[in-house]
Amino acid sequence: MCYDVETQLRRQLKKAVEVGAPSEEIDFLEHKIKQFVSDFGEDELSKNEHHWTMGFQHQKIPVITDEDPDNLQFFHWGLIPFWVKDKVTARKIANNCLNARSETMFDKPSFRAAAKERRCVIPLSGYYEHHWVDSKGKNKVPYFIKHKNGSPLFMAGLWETWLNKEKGEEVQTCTIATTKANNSLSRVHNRKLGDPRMLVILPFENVSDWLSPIEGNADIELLEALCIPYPDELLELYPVAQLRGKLGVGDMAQASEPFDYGLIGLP
DNA sequence: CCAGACGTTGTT
DNA sequence: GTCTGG
DNA sequence: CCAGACGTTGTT
DNA sequence: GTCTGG
Repeated sequence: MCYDVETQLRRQLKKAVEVGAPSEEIDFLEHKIKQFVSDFGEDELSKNEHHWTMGFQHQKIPVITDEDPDNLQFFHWGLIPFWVKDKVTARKIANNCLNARSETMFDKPSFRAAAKERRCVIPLSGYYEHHWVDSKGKNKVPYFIKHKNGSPLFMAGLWETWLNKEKGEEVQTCTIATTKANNSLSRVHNRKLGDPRMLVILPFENVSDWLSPIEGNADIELLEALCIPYPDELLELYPVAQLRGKLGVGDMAQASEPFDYGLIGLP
């Protein structure tokens, strides 16, 4: 259920500076944020900043595409393949394409064109996963997953442009790649046997590789080699207050602050 | 042929 | 009408 | 967000 | 757009 994210770019930039991230990493965000504000205004940036947004809302999240790697853009979360004909199908597919399995993204009709030609990175301050307190998942505790030192997380993503023919509008969408979960994320996902997943986090030094054009199968293998579980020791996970519903804190800074449920045995 | 799917996630 | 699962 | 469910029974 | 199941 990799369906909830924290996208605050200003916060990411602040943290990157605080922890003394490499200057290329700071510039990568700083320059793009500046450029975006200069092009579209501060209000447009704030409007797209989210402490919490859930995939099914299909709000816009920040992307840096292979096509325009110098600029920051905001695309709707939930990929709509170019061949979708109508709005109803688009919504249905977007709901199911919030994530793309990296192991199969070059084969699946919904993803293969984007995997080859339209990759992006999605900078996040962190994302959320729901831990099941009981065996039925009646009670869930959301966890926030962030870099241990607070640095931005660069997620591997794919993007598409879809033409809404009824409206005559182009809609730009994106999805976040997943891979096998590492140990700590498997523990947060405490369900029965199966195939626990996590989002693909790219070390900053691999971001440019992810955004580079590919020539053939050898290059596809290089991309696949980037889609591996992020090391446990570089991540920090902790429970946060309920995100959704009446009792949820929703799109507030509080969403990613630690919350004590007073429950023993939580991972 | 041709309608229907095309996907993910610990499948409540 | 209201809750829930995806 | 929004489509779909909304229930019971001694056992699908 | 392209593949698959009937």
